Amino acid sequence: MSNNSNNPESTPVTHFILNRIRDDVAAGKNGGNVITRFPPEPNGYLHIGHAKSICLNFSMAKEFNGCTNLRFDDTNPLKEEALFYEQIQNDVRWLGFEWTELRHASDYFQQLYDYARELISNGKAYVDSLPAEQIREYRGTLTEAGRNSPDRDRPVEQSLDLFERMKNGEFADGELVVRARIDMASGNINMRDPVIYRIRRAHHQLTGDDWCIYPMYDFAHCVSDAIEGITHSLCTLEFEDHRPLYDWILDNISIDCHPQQIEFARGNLDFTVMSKRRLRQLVDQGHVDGWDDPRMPTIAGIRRRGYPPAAVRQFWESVGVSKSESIIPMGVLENAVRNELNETAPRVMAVLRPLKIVLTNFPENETHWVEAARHPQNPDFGQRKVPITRELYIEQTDFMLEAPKKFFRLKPGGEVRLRNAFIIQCNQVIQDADGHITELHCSYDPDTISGQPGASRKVKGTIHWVSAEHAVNAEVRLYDRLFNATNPLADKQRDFSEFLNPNSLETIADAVIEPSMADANAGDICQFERTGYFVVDQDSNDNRLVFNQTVALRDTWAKFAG
RNA sequence: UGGGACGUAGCCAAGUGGUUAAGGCACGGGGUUUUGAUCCCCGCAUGCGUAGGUUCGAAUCCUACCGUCCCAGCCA
Repeated sequence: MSNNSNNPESTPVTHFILNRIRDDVAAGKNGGNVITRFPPEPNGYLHIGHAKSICLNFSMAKEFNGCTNLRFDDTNPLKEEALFYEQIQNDVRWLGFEWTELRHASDYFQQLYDYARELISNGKAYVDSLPAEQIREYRGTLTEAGRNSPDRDRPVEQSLDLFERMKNGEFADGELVVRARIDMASGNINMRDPVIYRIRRAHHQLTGDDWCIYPMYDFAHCVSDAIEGITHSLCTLEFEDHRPLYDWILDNISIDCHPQQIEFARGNLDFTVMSKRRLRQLVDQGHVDGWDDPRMPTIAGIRRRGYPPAAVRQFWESVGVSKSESIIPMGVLENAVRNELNETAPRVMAVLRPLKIVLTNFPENETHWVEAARHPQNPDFGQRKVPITRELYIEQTDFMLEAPKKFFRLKPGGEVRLRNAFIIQCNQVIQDADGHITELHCSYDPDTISGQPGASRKVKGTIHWVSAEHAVNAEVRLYDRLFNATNPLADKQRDFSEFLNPNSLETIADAVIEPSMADANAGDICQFERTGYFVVDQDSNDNRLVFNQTVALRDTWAKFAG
């Protein structure tokens, strides 16, 4: 739960960005409006880290009745692909947000070009013919000032002419660039005459071959923000050094809007990696089954894993927003998922690793149907009927030949309650020649069935079960963390892929589930009682049900049992 | 003496000079329970990176130091 959603007395969630925006609104800045944007580059799948930014941007605007644009930062056609435009929109919508306007930096190519001309006209930018390597050398180092390019004082008219000819395709890729004329001695390297336009003969996904020059991020981003009237431009910490440049550009062109850039820390999770580059590597090297592999921290992956969008929102809300770098335990996310699913997932009985039991005093060829609540705390979920017969399956882990004292499940001579049904006692253990337990002979107490006088009789344990005759076969995929190291990137000597967890996926081919789930559809989520939350995977078809484990139930017994 | 940031409990995080330093997760203890789940109670920093200083009073202000992160793409 979020800090204040249940308890109105507790302190409301707040953070420096909320405070800042609240102050701005109170002061009447920007006419009291709040307009934010989420600006992904269409060069990969969104991951849960992006979700933080999405939640932040949309929630800040919502808080003040403002609006949020989705803007594709598509200024580098070499790295971008058409399919990502669609995928990213799906992911944002899935998270539960709808943008006010869909924009693209490429919508503004003409305006961007015009503003660059303005900069040049005012002596604030120039066309440089230094090759890339030379520009790097002239830039200096972290501790030494850079040197002015020989072209820095090129006459304005000449730069203007060259820029136009760049646009017209008269020069080869890389032959010329446009640079802002700022300060080659600045301690901030971003201010050492940054390149703002380069020549690139690349087919753009949206503008096709209209342009052979493309603006750089530092130029395109702030101008795009200003064009859209963004009031608060929220971005991550690594752009802090770029803020002086962001402000410089807007101060030096004739645009009447100057958004405020505010930086916040990314949110990292332990036991995973969170960068498009590295996630792409996992996909390309076949370590996972694709961008939407349920082990991936991508939005597509966690969706397929069964994480509800509300849980992701709640997670980021509970984590908060600050400027200190952090690594959040995966358990916090999982807790948010359990929290949400506990409220929304109907309960069902499924046995992952079946052990057959025979109720010796139960009539043969007879089926009793027991009423079972779909949710123990919420009657609105209704009831379902579950068949019970003489032969059942229970979980192998729910029986022990030699059980420790605190083992509340089945053991020889012991009693246990069958969930939603009656109490049984284990009378005989059948083993094969190798000593493997093949089945259990038990007797049931008819007096303890719901509605009977002995129904309230207490036994220590309750276990789940599935009627052998009615069992629906299912494949179940269990997941563990993708990496063995809390931070797979910590060891700079080794590639992060060396820390992959070889056991991150375990497939159980022959689990059994109660018949009420026989017609489940991909995306359906339920709780396998006493086990965890599971979602029907898209690999399911009419002949085969496949479940992905979303997250296991909290298991305090496992801590004792090891 | 490159520049920019950040250090509050095991992990996040509020707090911006004034009683006993919010809250969540984790952890420990108890209660309810036909899920060892959920739910409910209780506990959990004489302490805010360190050392000085200002002040009647400091996590909050000042100074110095220590530690961590980011920046030298014609990437975003």
